[in-house]
Amino acid sequence: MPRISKERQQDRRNSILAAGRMVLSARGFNDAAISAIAAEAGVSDGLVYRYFTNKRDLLIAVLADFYEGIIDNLEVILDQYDTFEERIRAIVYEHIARFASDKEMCELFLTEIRVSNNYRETEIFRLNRRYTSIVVRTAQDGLARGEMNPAIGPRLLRDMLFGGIEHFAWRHIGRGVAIDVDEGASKIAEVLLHGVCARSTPPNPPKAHTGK
Amino acid sequence: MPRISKERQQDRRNSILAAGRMVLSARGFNDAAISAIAAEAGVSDGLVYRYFTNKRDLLIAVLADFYEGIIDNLEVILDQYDTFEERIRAIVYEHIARFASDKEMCELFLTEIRVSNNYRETEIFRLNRRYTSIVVRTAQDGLARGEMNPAIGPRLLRDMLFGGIEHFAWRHIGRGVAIDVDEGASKIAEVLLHGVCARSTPPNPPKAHTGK
Amino acid sequence: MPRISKERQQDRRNSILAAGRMVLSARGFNDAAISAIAAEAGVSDGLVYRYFTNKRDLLIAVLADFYEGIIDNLEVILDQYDTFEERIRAIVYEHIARFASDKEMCELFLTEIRVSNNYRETEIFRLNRRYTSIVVRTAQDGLARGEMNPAIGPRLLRDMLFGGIEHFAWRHIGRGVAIDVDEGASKIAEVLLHGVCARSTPPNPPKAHTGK
Amino acid sequence: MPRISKERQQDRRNSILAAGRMVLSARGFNDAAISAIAAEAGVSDGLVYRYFTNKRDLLIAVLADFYEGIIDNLEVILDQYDTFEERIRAIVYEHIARFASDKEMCELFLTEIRVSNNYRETEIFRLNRRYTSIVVRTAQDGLARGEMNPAIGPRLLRDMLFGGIEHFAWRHIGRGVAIDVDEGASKIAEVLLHGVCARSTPPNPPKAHTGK
DNA sequence: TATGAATGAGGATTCATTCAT
DNA sequence: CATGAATGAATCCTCATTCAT
Repeated sequence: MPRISKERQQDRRNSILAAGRMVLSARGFNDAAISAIAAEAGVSDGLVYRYFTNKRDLLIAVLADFYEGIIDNLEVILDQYDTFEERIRAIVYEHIARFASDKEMCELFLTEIRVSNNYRETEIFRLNRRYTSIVVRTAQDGLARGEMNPAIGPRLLRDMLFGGIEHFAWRHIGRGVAIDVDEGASKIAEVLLHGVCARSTPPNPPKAHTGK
Repeated sequence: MPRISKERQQDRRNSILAAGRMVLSARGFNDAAISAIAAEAGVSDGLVYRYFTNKRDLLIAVLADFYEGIIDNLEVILDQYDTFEERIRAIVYEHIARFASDKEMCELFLTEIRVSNNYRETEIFRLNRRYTSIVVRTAQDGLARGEMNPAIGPRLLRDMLFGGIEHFAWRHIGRGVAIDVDEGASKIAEVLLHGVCARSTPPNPPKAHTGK
Repeated sequence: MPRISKERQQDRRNSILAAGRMVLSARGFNDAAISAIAAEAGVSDGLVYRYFTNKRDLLIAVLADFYEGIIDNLEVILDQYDTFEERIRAIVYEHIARFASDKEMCELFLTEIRVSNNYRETEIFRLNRRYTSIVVRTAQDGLARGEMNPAIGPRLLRDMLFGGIEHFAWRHIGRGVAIDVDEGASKIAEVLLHGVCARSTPPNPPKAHTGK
Repeated sequence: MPRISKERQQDRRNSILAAGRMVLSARGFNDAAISAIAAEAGVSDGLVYRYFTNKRDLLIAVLADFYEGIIDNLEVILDQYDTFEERIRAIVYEHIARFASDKEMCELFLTEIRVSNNYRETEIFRLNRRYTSIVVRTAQDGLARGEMNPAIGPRLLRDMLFGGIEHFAWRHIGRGVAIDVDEGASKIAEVLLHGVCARSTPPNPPKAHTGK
């Protein structure tokens, strides 16, 4: 029979998680000291190790927490759209917005996790799969509806979408320039959907997806 | 009056550079010890610091060396093509091939340099600009020739091209799966040029760019 | 008024003691975690501290428990013999057998307790005295009966007996080689009783003491 | 071409070795901090690791240094004696003297090295073999000369000699009582050579070996 | 010029022990 | 009585960089 309630334990864990997110974001994995995280959370160094196996495990928990939030968010949003094009526009918009709002989490993922040797055995890998598979499913749906070119596989669309946004966003982030999410999303979606070549007859005026 | 000739100095520098590339590629920045690089080059630890300010400076020099090679190469190749589409196909092909052949250099750039705070003050930043500006110029040329959609800026094409390839290539690299450069390049170029939407009239059979 | 009966308390204490013996034997003092002992005993960490002052106190209790058993055993056995020589042979036999059967307890005593600064203030010191004093009394008896050389004090016999056996046994233990208790005891007793010099007239055929 | 002479390097190594011996003696292996040893030697922490692989390697070097000294010493002394009995007396005397003069080194060996799992792969194991093999050779010589009882193997003599002395000496050391080396050696040798049984005809008055 | 010996900062992790509940 | 969450001290080792020679 535990001396402290489950709620209290969750509080502790959440404190450490929040402190971890803050310090890891600010300093990066190597320069974030456990003692700094513990101090930020208002607990002892040792307690961090009651809730997390080691420093890397804490990093993974921090990112997993982040990922779970954005996956749920994206799924809810996608439910509001039907056509392939609308959905792609929505995903692009949301993903850029994510980079804009959570630069450091994205950076942590790109520089610490995705590079690591055992990334593919990681919970983050599975969460990333869930996240990116939203695009894959959207693509499969688009293929079924005849709205997507069957010569392009769903996975290539996924790579182009996430890779393109990553590059686009990184450039702004690196310069400390705010991203114009609306415009960026609109143009990137345009490229993904119709390419960069000049088009004789622009079919419809591109309907921008806006965040609300 | 220098005790050793300029040529000898260049030799020394090149030895260290080559050793640095080898060890940094194999071990990554953090795990590559200066002493290991010096040993590989057959010089003392101290001498490394006569030719390079510090470890990071050496990393930058190694990557600069790499970049210079691939920029020249890409420029030579591009001269062989005239149309916007052909050029884009060629760039995509070459860039994927680069990932396939120099995985570690790409990784070093992505994980160590591009992320760093002072990346934009770096020689690598300038070289990366030169490299990616090839795409920008190609795009500008395409616009002038009316072959590219003016609604898409050259820089967005650049981001989509490099970001998409990076994601595509990383996936293969991470899994240790060899990249099918021909097929990957063909499809990625297709997305960039014409998008993923179903097309009523496939304009021309896509002419694959092959490496030779 | 205690909430749990004396019997229950004894049970608890004995559980912890048994778990302590098991874990300390298997891991050694430093590598035996209190939490592991508590888990093995099926109690909480904190409860260990209700029955024992600290980890070292538990170690001492475990060894005391062990010592009490072997002292009783040795005294019972000695009662079956009358002559000095027979008794020495019996003690040697039993002590070697003890090393063979309880290697880890012996090791714990030799490496953790006997070395410690406050060994002589320890209960183990008193128990060890009781155990080794069996030899001293046997020697005094032998002197009284004229069967032992008066130039050799009882305590020196004690040192030679226990020290010699310890070295002999350790060698086997360290190599993981089973001890031939019968042969070892016979020879060690022979050296103690008659020395290693060549003897002109072997007095009697040495009567080996065997375990039953 | 080294910047500092071999002699200087030896000095450094010897400083660290001496400091290691001092601190390890005083504190024991676990409580001796590398930083304390480095400070005692007047060098930086890091330099310790240029001369010794790790803390345990330093411990082993300290003990090896000690062992080499006493082996040479014992061999020189033994050359002065011819008969089996004289030699055994000399070895006993010297070994007790060693315990008396270098209690901590003996303790370090007994409590840190001999107990360790990989003792038998250690340089100390080989040195200990060399040291104790002096007794074995002396015994073999005694057997050849007909001065030792062939029923007692050389190795048993060795165990009884070193084990008996260890116990005898430890008792005095533990109590902080100075050992009477002359008397202890004389009596221990007597037991080893002729046993503890009453002898009808003491052959010769035992000639005590005295230290000079 | 070249050497390589010397420096020294920096941090994750364990676990005996306590004490609020 | 019993729990088990919380504490926090304590340390080995690496390696980029310097500088006396």
